[in-house]
Amino acid sequence: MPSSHCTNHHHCQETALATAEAHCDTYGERLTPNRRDVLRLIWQSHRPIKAYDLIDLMSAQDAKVKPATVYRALDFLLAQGLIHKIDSLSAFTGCSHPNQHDDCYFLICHSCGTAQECCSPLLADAIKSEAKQQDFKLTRTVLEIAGQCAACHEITPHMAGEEAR
Amino acid sequence: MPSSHCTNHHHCQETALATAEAHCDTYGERLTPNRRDVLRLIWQSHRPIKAYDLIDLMSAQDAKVKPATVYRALDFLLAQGLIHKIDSLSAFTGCSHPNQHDDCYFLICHSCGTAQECCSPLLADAIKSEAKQQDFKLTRTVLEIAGQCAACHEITPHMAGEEAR
DNA sequence: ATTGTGATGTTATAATATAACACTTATGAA
DNA sequence: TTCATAAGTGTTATATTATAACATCACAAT
Repeated sequence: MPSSHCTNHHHCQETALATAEAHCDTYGERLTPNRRDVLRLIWQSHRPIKAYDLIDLMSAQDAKVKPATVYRALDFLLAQGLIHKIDSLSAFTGCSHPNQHDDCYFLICHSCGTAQECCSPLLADAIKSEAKQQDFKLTRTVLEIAGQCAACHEITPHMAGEEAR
Repeated sequence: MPSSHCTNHHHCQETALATAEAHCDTYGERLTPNRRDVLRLIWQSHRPIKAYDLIDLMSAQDAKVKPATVYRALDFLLAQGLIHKIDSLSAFTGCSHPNQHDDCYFLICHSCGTAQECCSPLLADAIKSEAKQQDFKLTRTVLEIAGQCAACHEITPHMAGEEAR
């Protein structure tokens, strides 16, 4: 696993939940049981997880959780900057640093399915500068880099085409 | 409209179709009537267009076009590098330079709905260099910058929050 | 206690995308 | 030319992702 600029997914689940609690306290938001459950499951997955996989995980044999329940929690967590949506995967992943939520990018490995959250002020500045040159007022940047992570190509250099799972 | 590094959507439809013909000839691919129709409609839209909007446009009152028909054409055009999919919009837009299809990014305006295709070797290099630092083997980069384009904020500087349409 | 807001439950449906299989057409080898 | 093959299309069905609408509930602030 490459060393990361940011804390990454191994950043333990409990820490993330504690951070989220603190964040919500600070901003007067409520981390309700539903929202907490969704956030915990997102952190329990070591790769981006899809909404309907969350629904399945939350559904016991008797009590089926409905899409709206999960999507509402996801909307809340996104609004609070506690998670990211990876558009190129239609999947969700925890945010390691809710207070500097922007300027992140993701390294998405086709082999192991992980999406490492990274920050680079240099890259963020380069992007802002490009936008400025075009006289474009930037409000959100999506940077998703797909390929193969260090761990995977070191282990299986000949299997560069392998897919996750 | 900001001046662009690349030819942009005003790059006329006929030119794009001619380029596509040439491209297919060169690579021994077939730009069938279906594929050509889809490509033409994509270029006729001056903003990224959704698959189901293409289906509607292609469906006369009698002959309804089915999703698979359009999605197959889209798959072909994507594979040939003749169009891009904008993941953050689930929409498709023409590619101005099929032979240097990668290293592009998009400036997506919330006000007018356009997505300007841009290239910046500098930015592309910065991204490659970031990936390299993490020992990540890059295969595809998605860079989608959302905000407000020059034309829109010059015309309606007070309406920065306005949505397209 | 009351009341208003935010959160949830529930049903339904919209929007996006693919699978599977039958049939047709183009192409190239015999 | 004809046949075999591969590529493309038509069609039906279904999977996947996401939202709308409305009723009810829970909480917190008066």
